[in-house]
Amino acid sequence: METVEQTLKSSGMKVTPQRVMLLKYIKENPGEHLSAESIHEHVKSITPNIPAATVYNILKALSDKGIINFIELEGKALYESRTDPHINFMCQACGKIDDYEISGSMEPILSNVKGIITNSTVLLKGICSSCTKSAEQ
Amino acid sequence: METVEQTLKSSGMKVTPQRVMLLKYIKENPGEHLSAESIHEHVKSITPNIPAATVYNILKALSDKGIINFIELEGKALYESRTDPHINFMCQACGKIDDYEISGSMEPILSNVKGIITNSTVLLKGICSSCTKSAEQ
DNA sequence: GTCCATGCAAACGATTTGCATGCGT
DNA sequence: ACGCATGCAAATCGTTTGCATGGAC
Repeated sequence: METVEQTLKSSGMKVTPQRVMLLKYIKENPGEHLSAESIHEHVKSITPNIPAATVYNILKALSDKGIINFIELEGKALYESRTDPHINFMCQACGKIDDYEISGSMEPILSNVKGIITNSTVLLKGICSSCTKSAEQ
Repeated sequence: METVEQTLKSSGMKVTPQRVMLLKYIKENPGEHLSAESIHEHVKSITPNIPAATVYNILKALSDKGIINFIELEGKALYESRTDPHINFMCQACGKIDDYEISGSMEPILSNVKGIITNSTVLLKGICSSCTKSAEQ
């Protein structure tokens, strides 16, 4: 498995402690959809004087390079380690975001699209299975 | 074709001039992805003292009822008249958002998803066909 | 040594809040 | 008449900017 330092280097990014720390944190939390703010909060516990601007810069750079994935939800920027096409399901009852595999592939449904696709996001909203069960009682 | 007044009434919403005006404007611009702010700007030209809060309230209510569709892009709330599943393609070169039909249906790719889905959004980013052509020269 | 990344503070802008008034039912 | 919707102003909050300093290469 590639180290985060190698990942940064092979994407043409300079290797700085802040970038390493951030990318490690995101990679160590697969399945999580971390807000820029919560990431900032976390890294401040390690490097107290890291400014928001640096965190936002790094997150943007990492997602621009395709190293992490970026989605917007409820007015916030969320980042996740998973960069392959998948389904994000947000429960409107509990607020949790679950990932699901795309059954088969995205390609068939995209056959009408003209142009070059660099990123695909499938975002579902609804009531997750555990909230559905609680409501049934 | 149902009038916007009928649409509001049958969704259990009170019929007010502001709601009618807003919904009409969105319905009259199919294929457009209107920001809350641009909608506010537009209606101010008709009702100069309509506050942002009212516009935001109404847009939220309309999308909660499923009368219009809501997506988030680049930190802004966008609204469109189309509420059936379709593809939103944002060109990273010119910023335009194009709609495409989903080839076949969403359902097959969603077969892994547990829970009740109330809204599906497919959001693509890339370079649209006209920007691809301009770059080829 | 060069240039990009970081640290810092202040600004920004889209959206939201609280409350008084008005209007649809 | 009742209760939700509107008008208004101010506040909020996630994010961005400008610029000086520091560190990776």
